[in-house]
Amino acid sequence: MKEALQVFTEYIAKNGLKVTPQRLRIVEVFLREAGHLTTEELYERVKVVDGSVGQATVYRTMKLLCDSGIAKEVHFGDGVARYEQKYGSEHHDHLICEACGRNLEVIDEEIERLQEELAERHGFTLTSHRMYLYGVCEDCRTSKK
Amino acid sequence: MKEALQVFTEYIAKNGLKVTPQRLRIVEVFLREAGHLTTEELYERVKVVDGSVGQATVYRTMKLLCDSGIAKEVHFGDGVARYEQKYGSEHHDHLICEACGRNLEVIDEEIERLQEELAERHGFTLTSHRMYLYGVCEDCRTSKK
DNA sequence: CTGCATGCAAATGTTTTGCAGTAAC
DNA sequence: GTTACTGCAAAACATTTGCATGCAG
Repeated sequence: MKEALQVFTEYIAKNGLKVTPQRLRIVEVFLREAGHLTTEELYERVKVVDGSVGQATVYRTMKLLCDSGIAKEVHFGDGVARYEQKYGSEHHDHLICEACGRNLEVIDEEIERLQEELAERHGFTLTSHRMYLYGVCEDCRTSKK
Repeated sequence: MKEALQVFTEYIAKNGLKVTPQRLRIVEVFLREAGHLTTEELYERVKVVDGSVGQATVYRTMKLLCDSGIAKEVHFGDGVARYEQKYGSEHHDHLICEACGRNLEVIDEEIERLQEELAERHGFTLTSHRMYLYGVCEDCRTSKK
């Protein structure tokens, strides 16, 4: 399988953009870290490696990563954008615990299929979707008792 | 069925809060207008009725409406909060056209059921969920050809 | 060399908050 | 009379942008 980094550099080349050390550092950090990082969190981690990188570049680069198809912007509802890896990791939805903030990536093929059908019934061609399930996880439920 | 306005005033009373003319005007506008209004749009419409109402009050009141259970905050991904009526209108998901911005409220009982199951499989008790389906509607698809 | 990319700071846009005055209960 | 509520302006955020400089191609 093609590597995410390669997808990114090819996208750069194809669009007459440039591969810079800043961009490489940001992509590296992004690909290394699992989960759903905010721009702020990415910025903090990149600064450890290279303190000279600016916030604006992180913002600009994350947009670029989304355009290139290796990142995806997600919103959990707290007003901050988060990014997750898209390339090489199959699509998934989110199951979020409202008590501890824990976030599970879940997938249900049956639901996926029904979403397509539902859209089709309304004359839509689906391009993507986001599904967030909010609830309370087992641990929080038992410890609250 | 109990009216949404009544649900709101009861919530106010139960929590030692106060019914003010500003709040009443904002609730009235919110309940009258269908769709998914931003705070800014609500503010504009309220100002027509009473120019003295401030933006901050609209923000504060919308939070209150959510707490009381008659409003729900939704995010379509453009960084602005929108509010839709919750009380008296059954739950629904969103089917959004990426070309014209049109927004259909949709519901599929089978998906709802599977979401519960999915959450349960992971030990979660579901409290709510948000599902956004993005695609292109029939009109946009044909006019683009 | 050319033009895209960078860091900085200023600007933007949305939402929140402090405060002194006002009004509901 | 309390206590919560209001409008205003300032503040707090996250994010974007203008600009002079730097550097990849």
